[in-house]
Amino acid sequence: MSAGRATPNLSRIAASLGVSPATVSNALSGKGRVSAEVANRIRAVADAAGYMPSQAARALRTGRSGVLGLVLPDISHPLFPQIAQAIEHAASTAGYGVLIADSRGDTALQTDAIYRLIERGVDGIVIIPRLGTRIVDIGCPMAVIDSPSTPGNTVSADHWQGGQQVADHLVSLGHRAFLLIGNNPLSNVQNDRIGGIRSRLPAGVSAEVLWVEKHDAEHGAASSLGLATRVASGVTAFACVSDLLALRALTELQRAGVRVPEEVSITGFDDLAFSAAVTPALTTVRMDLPRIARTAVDALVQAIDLDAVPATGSSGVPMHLVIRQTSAHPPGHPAAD
Amino acid sequence: MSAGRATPNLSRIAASLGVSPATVSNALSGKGRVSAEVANRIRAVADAAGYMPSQAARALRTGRSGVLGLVLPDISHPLFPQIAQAIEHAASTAGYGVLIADSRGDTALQTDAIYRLIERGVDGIVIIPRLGTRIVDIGCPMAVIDSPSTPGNTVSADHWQGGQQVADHLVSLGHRAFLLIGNNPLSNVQNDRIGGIRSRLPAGVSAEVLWVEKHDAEHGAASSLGLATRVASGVTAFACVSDLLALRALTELQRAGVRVPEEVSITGFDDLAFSAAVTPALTTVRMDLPRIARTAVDALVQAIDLDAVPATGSSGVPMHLVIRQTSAHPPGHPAAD
DNA sequence: CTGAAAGCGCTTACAG
DNA sequence: CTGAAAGCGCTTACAG
Repeated sequence: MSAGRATPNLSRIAASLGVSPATVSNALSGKGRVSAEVANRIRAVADAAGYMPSQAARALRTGRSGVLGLVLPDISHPLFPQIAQAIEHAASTAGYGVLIADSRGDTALQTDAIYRLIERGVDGIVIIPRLGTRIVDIGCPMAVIDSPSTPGNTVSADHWQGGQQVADHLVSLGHRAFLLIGNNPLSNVQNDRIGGIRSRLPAGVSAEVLWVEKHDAEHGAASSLGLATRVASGVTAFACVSDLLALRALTELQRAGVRVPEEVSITGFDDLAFSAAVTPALTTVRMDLPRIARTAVDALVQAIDLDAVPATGSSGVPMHLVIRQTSAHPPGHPAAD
Repeated sequence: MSAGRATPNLSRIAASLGVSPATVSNALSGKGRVSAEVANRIRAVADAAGYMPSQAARALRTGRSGVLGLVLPDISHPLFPQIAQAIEHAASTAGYGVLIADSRGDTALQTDAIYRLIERGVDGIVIIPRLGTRIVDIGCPMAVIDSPSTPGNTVSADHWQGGQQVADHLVSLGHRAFLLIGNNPLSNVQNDRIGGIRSRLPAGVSAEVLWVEKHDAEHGAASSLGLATRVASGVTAFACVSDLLALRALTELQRAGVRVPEEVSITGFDDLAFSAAVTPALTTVRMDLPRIARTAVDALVQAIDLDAVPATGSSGVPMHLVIRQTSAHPPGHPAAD
């Protein structure tokens, strides 16, 4: 590099204008201690010179880095893109950058990740714990996004209400025999979703919960969930706690010759990238991630400004049902329209 | 917060030991200008005191932030988790943090994202352009990950060779009628993959390319690719340039009553999260992302240390075929085992 | 409304 | 091997 004319600094542009660095600083930060005309002249020159304030100097002086950390137990989770995008957008709107830290799926490394972030000087951390991991309170503002059932939660989707929407939808379609599929009985999120579903099932409707093993991905294929048997014994609605599970159900059922949605309905959660692309397209429930991210970031920013701990509000952000083609009236049920 | 006993700084621990800040700095940075015993004592005290060097001060002094930026045209791409994880790991191994920037799928915002990163003082940027976007040369080291066919490329997977593996596999299985499916005729990556496949198709094998529209996701379902018709006209191998497309093909075909892999084979690329979970599990080709990330980050770090522009090597990192259950011998072909 | 001064916490030549 | 000094580029009381 070593280009001719490096980026100028505050003093340089102050000198070129014959004013003090303090005045330039004030003019540029718009704190209004400078006359309008001088401020304008300063801004013009700064722009023309391509002035970029040094974040390092500012951080050193103010004690604030302007950077937020984002920690997830597993960056490779398929929901990560949506989350990262929402957080990044909310953060950059609030004037913050986002530093990522991965704990590679290992909960033990979560604490390491948090420490690395703190060492880098982040002003606050958005954390999405996979399980009900106890978040150790480092002396750093944190906003945790999980389920309202998780203590210390700052904001979350209302998974319970999301579950209710699934149930209402499926019940109104005429389904009377449900299989609820999850893969982690310890997850508050999954339990909320399942609890929400059950809470809206009228008397006379059967619903069993199937907790499936997490297949270890890598090269091996996932094992069969034995769903065809369930169909044989009368289940017509498969409500899964995630789209990944729903996709697994869909393909397994299709492979077994069961027709979806003519014979059974399938629903998921999260509206992952593939959900609209499969045939039939997956009926699912999506979180309002932009709003959740905004809430989390706002809480964090406020805590940073006040130098306090973020409020622990269990506000549940409503979820939205996305009705697509995997859910329809069960066989023998008169179409409603 | 305002906890009692804030984190100590260099001077404080120097004072507590009766040595100079310079000595503490030297001892801690291990540059060896300090006697072993003094160095040990200093390290012990620093550890005990929980000393954390101020990144801001260090950055201001050295002119290096120790942070790398990661730019993708669309953070919500399903491959993002794998990429982010690989980059984050490579970067943190090299002692760098990773700041993300999203251009929300809009190529025009890519430049904005890069600028935001530079304003934040990143030392270098890893960029993955979606199309053959011309990357403007900011005065900042950049490593671009794309296809070897892209000018300015620093490192990439050998998509062509990946395509060849797909072709070899499918041909050895006995397939003679291919449909190659892509969704972006302008993408170097897709063209390389398809080119690689074609390059290994023996005479007498038919292969047509189908460029499908990118369905706009959101709520609408993807439209039919009309794949059943292709089966009727004799196609037995569907080679897709991505797993998303392969999944679309798989479900569409299953839905149409075509049996996979008994009647047709399907292959994808990238080994996305769902690929091992579907039934039958998807045969796919995966990139060696850890290695690609390491190469990109190393090139960047070297460029940063030398204050130079990263080498433009078009090294293609080999891809790996992951054979799963969507590919098998076509009907009428004798099983090889 | 504007300026002079101090200082955030490091690191790096430069002396000794 | 160790220390004194300067300085990275800002911002923020404090004077004027």
